[in-house]
Amino acid sequence: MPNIKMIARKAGVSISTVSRVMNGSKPVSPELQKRVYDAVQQMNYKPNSIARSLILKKTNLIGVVVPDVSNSFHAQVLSGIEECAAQADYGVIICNVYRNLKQQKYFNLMLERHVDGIIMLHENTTEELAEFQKTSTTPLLLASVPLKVADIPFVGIDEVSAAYEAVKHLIGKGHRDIGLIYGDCTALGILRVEGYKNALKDQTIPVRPELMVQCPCSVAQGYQAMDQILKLDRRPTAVFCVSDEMAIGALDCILDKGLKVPDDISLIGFDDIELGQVVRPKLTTIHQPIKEIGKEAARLIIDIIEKKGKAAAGKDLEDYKAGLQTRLILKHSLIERETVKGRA
Amino acid sequence: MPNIKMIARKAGVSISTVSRVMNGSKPVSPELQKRVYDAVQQMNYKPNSIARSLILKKTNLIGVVVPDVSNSFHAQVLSGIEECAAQADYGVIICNVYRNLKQQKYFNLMLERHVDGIIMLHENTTEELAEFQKTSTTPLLLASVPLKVADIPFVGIDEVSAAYEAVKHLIGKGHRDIGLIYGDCTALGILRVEGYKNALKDQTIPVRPELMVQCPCSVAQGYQAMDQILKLDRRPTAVFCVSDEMAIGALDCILDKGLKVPDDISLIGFDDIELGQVVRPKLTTIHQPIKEIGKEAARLIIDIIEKKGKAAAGKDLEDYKAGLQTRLILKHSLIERETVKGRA
DNA sequence: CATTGACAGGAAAATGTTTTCCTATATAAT
DNA sequence: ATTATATAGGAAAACATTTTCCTGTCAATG
Repeated sequence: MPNIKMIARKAGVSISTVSRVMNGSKPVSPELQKRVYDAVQQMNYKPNSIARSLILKKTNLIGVVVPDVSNSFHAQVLSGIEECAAQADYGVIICNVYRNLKQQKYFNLMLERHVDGIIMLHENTTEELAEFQKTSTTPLLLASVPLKVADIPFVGIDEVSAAYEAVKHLIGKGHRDIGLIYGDCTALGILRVEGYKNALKDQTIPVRPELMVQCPCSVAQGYQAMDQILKLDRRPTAVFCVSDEMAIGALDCILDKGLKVPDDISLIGFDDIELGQVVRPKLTTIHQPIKEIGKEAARLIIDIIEKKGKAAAGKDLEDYKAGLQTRLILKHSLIERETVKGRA
Repeated sequence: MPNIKMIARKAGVSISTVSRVMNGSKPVSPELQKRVYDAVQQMNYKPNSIARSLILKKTNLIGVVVPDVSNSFHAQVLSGIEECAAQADYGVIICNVYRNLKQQKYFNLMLERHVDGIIMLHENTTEELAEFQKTSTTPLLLASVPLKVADIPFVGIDEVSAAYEAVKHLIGKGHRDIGLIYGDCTALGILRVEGYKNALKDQTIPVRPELMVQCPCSVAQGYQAMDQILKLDRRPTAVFCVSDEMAIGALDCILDKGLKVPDDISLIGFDDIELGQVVRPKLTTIHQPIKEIGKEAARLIIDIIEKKGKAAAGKDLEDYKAGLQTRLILKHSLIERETVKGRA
């Protein structure tokens, strides 16, 4: 591997000149430029990124903290992040969160690797996030983790409205007894539940707690939750599941009991993951632009990183701070497939 | 951020001593050790990994080149890699291959980031791989890409035998007219096809080319391929799809035509991705230990990296070279679910 | 008692860059 | 013609480490 010294010697110039030609950081005469370029070409020289990182204090790396890469949703966000990052010449380094991994741990892991920014796909407490934001200078962004923490930018959808829309769709189809299978994090346990309740209230339909079942977000748990709902005396005619995975489990359960979807029970999911199109009947759901969320998250954090880089001047600093307050809300949409049916 | 100099000053020792205490690279008196540890504790000092990388020529980073992170199979392998790597204090940096990305490109990308090793989940030509292996000193490993290239270690399953077993299962159930939907890479286009042919030949069943349809590996394309097969005059009673995704598409197609699985046509897939358990009827398939492949791949390449690190001595060099010839074949298994039925 | 060896610990080189600081030359202005 | 200024380009410092090389102390051995 050639280094800058060897190029300098070969081109008959100083190290500084080679650096200047490579970065265009100061004008160099055409004559010397050519000599440098030739040497670079001949020896196939690439500046050592580690040495650059050391002195520039910039790794061109963004860290992604994700609860589980093998989860379809997260994998898609990740793919969006990677695509956008790669275009901007940033690398993506991942950190899977395991249940046992202490909160502070992965932050440190990322910081020790000196990533230029962190994208969070994993839910933390607001205190912890605020604490991090205060003590660290590394930009942080929440993607599809709808926590409102001051000065932490966010990219995702309007969870409450989207859930509202899902339930409104069921109501519009004539359903009045609408069950809910919900989860335990902010989006799945609070916001989408809020949307559900709002929709019912707007139509003066009473909220019946026995129709609301909480469970962890997985196919298997969705099955269990639906099993519980089906044991009810006054069984709902439709169920809103706050994630497609839960919905697919619920669907499985209903079919196993010999009931029909949507004839006996209508079902609506949330997220629009691939599985939903494959399952029979095909799942009606709320579409989130999953990959897009990843792309926008990457775009935004890179923007923030680069603004921060030159944020000494007044104007730039303002730009930078504005970035921190960004809440990028992407559009969701209802996708009607085969699991919802009108009711007389 | 404190640096080693500040620790040295605070502890009243030299920089060298701090380094020695941190790394245990040379004995230091208990007295000084304590002073250093105290200073480290108080200032919460973490050695700068970039500076270490620069001098040690080791980044503790492994690069993963993957065709598509959002693909369930790859995401699962990745999760295995990450888990094992994290335990060994390695970071994982991903490089998604886009159709337009030239072959040499992502190798360079990884090399420029000075990863300590590369795990390939993406198929290359053997020439390109051999070329890379010759010119580069960075360890390379193929995970679930069953190419036999000299001195490039491999982790995966025995593709031919596994496919053989799938088809033998169909034959065992009485099927004689067995279709094949196959792909275009080595595993999906050559080895699993070989297994299919071998199984037929062993039972002296003629191989009928019109029953073999090639298509890219996706649900949608599997649908198309099956559509083609269903138009045949003498339609097969069973079809082997070399991937679950294709099988799920094929299943969709059959059901859309008003036919029943497995009553009219039996179906067997390959890989055992999550979708297969969710689809109805549930997919009979060949199980690959997907996450395990990732874990073992990471374990092996880290092993090779560390052996290479001290491969000056004779014994160690031999160990290192032995690592390069490793072919780790993990066990597959047949999973009987609901898409294969016996035939009188 | 003198010499050797072991050993703790410090100074400085080395890793490969970028950038500041300085010098010499050429151009413009007086 | 002389001074001021701009500018190209080189030397060296800086980034945060590890490690080599060296020094001084102490114990052991002849």
